[in-house]
This record gives sequence, structure tokens and C-alpha cells, in this order.
Amino acid sequence: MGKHERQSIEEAEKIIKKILNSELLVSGDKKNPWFDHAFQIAKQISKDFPNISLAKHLGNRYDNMGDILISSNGKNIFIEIKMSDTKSGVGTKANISQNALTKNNLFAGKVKSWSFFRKERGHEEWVGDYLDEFNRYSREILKTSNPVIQKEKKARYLRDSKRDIESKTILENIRERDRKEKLEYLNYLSTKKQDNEMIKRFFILITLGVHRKNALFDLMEEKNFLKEAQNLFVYYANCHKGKVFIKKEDVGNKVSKILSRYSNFKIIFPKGLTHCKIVGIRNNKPEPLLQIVLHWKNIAQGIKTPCLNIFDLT
DNA sequence: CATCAAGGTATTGGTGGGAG
DNA sequence: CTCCCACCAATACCTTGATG
Repeated sequence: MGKHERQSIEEAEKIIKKILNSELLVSGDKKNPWFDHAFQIAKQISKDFPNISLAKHLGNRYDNMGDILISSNGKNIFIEIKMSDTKSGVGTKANISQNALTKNNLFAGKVKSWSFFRKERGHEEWVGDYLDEFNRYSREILKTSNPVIQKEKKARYLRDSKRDIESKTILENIRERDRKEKLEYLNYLSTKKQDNEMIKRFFILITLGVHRKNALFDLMEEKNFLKEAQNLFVYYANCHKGKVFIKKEDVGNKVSKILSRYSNFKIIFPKGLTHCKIVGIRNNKPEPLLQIVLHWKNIAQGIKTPCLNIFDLT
């Protein structure tokens, strides 16, 4: 899985759980690349929350926020873990589904989704045409029957033939045209009427770590999801000059502060950039909160997995 | 060297459509 | 009509590169 293995991160979360429960560690645990981070986080957690009676690893579940649940002094505390071996990396706040902007009623009335917008513009077709400007694909690629898989193989081939200037140019052209398409879409969105209340809710939910399509959609309608935030903490472990240091964030606190700070919330569309921003209005001036980037994952831009990359600007 | 836009890998899980 | 499984969208983790 590349350099930063999700699996080892997940294992590291379990190591934290074990330490909090005073369970015995096995030799594999100590070999985990994130062991140091995990150990330091566990240490900090037990300092912050005395008398932990039980720690549970939550894994990826719909019904809860956070990676680890601890019971401390009779209270349930949810803990989210972020580990990075750079000095300041906090990872991406979230990758959410490509059409989340329009599927959650952030805009009033009928608004086209990003995927629909692309379909209207024949995205798949024009990408195919660009890819076929190259005519030396292997027989194996050309006889791939599934058109989507064939497209991906072609793109991967072009990406991996590093020295070939023609390959590079094709992918570059796709990226450029796709970028224009993104900008057109954002420009389209910018003309639509916004629902400020829904934007506010969306922002809070993302901040709370609710990212999954369905959970997000359901909670957007739910009245008092705010209480969910009260006991959520994020622990960041970063590395600087070989030393791990820990930062703790009180999410409930953060959300309450933000809510009292801003009179209104809206989405702005910076000119010429492939993202939009959720901003809070304070003294009639917008302050950036979240950046929502139209983005493609896997292989190259325009090719495989459209998504929204979200960054925390607070 | 900080910032931030843009880029990445791998796995999970919902689902459409063919097999039985 | 149900079941299964290939697909692929969705999701969870992050890093790199350009810029001033």
C-alpha cells in the first residue's frame, strides 16, 4: 500500500488501545512503524484522562465518531488519531464523495451534481480520445474488454512511461482540460442560491468527523447532533528531529467557539482555483473555515476516482 | 521554511445484472 | 426469483511540489 500503510496505522490505533488497557504487547506491535507515535499518544491520553476503565478500538463504523472509545471516570470519550512523520502534517481532514456538495442541500433548488455536469460534457469520451492519441499500447491493454479497466490501464501505462514526452503530454492535456471542467463547474455552482443553515450544519458535521455519505446525509436532517461533539478529541502525533510530539484538540469546544464566533456561513468560489471554501461571517467579513477541493484520486487527474478533498483552515 | 494546492495508495461496501 | 460477484464509487489513510 505505498509508503504510509493504512493497515499499520490501524494496527497502531490498536496498540494505543492495548496500552490504555495495560494489555501485553506482542513483538509485532513494537515493529509497527508508528509504534513510537502510538506509545506517546497513549501516554498523553492516560495523562489527560485518568482512571480509564476500558479502551475500545472502534475501527471504521457508521454509528460513531473517532477511532478509540475510552471510559474515564464514568464518561465516554471518543478519540480520533492522526499520525504523521513530518513536522506539521495533519493529513487530510477528509475525502468525501464527489457529489456531497449538491447531495446535501447546501444549495437551494435543483442543482447539477459534479458527476452529472461531467456527463453532460462527455468527460469519459474526451478523456478516451486523448488517451487514444497514443498508438503504441500493448496488445494486452488493447484487448481488455472492460472499457473502464482499459482506460485505466492506458492511463497507468502513460503515467509510468516516465521518459516518454508524448505520454506526459497526453496526461498533461487531460489534466488541463479537466481543470477547466472543474472551474466551469465551480463557476456554475457559484451562480446558485445557497442555504446558509445547511452549510453551517455541513461544516460542523465535517468538523466532527462525519464523512460517510449516508451518515452525513442523515445527520444533516437531525436536529441536535451537536451533543455528539461534546466528548470528541483528536490527538495529533507529529515528528520533528526524531522526536514525537503530541497535540490534543477538543472538538466540542472548537465547534462551540466557532458557532458563537460567526453570524452566518456561506460558500465562496475563489476565481481560477479548483476549490470552494466554506467561510464564516464575522463583523461582515468572511473568514475561511474549510477548503473543498474537486479532486481525482488514483492514476492521474481526470481518470479514475473523483472525490472532494477537504482541508481544515481553522 | 511555512503554506497550501495538488497529488497519492489501498481497501471497503453498495449494487446491477447474469447465473442457476 | 434469489444469490453471487465483479465493478467501481466511496472512504480512510497521507505526501509532494511550487512558491514567496
